[in-house]
Amino acid sequence: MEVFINIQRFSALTNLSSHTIRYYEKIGVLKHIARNSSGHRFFTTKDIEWIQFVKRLKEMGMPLDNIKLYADLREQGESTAEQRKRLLQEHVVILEQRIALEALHLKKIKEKILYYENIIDVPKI
Amino acid sequence: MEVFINIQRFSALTNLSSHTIRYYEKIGVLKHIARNSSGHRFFTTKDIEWIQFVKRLKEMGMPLDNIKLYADLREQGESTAEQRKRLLQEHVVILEQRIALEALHLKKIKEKILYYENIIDVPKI
DNA sequence: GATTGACTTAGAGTGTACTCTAAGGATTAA
DNA sequence: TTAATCCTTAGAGTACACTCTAAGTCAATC
Repeated sequence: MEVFINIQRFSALTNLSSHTIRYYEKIGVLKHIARNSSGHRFFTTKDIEWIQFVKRLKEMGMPLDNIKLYADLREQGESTAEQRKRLLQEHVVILEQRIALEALHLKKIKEKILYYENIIDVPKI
Repeated sequence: MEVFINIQRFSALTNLSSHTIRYYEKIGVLKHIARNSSGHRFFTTKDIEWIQFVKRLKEMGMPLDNIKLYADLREQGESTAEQRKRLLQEHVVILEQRIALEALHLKKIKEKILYYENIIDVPKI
């Protein structure tokens, strides 16, 4: 007995609204989604794996344009592996810089909170 | 001799466009900006300190609505210090969670890059 | 005194990423 | 079998944070 993943179940499994799922297909982030005889989408475990990866890229702050580019490359097969790797490497650098900046901001804002607790003198910014 | 900071200089000093500066004043993130006799804005070092702090909050991912709320509280004086402190504390929690999530994503994506380098087996997501 | 250029305002337009609506067809429960 | 609830599409609307435009004022230079 085959497990049939319709858009509703896919939505529940991925925590994305069905609107968003259709939108991702429209812009090419989701590709080759199968349809049943009445034109309804059905999803596979491959689709779930892919969308989990898409969500990771999104949460890393990668814009949908770049995710779409990655999806396009993936569609073209093994020959684009090097390009995809480079896309990821570029984003790793961006994310490492962002984390470093956020850590600095965190430190400064914690100092400001100490000021509010009258423990240290007023920091300007 | 007084140093006169017009919108142009303020823009250069803060790395914000003059459009953005006017916008921040319009929505209440910048308050009580002084004007000269012909109605042109002039800024003080206090304004620079404040906008640097605003930029920090923004880079921490705080939405302008919240920054505006902080600005409103600040305008009301010392009695709101506790509330402002709480706003910052809440955002510290959010940022700590984000940094933790980003660190996890970074780890996973680096594993994926190792896969592209044929060093480890294929990770799904 | 004319031109250049920086300033003012209100308000329109843009990009990103959804989010929702309308109109209609298919499936399921009462 | 009829009503409710799914699904489909194209396309409109929303939220956020700018970003730009138009029309006009004002000061400084040629």
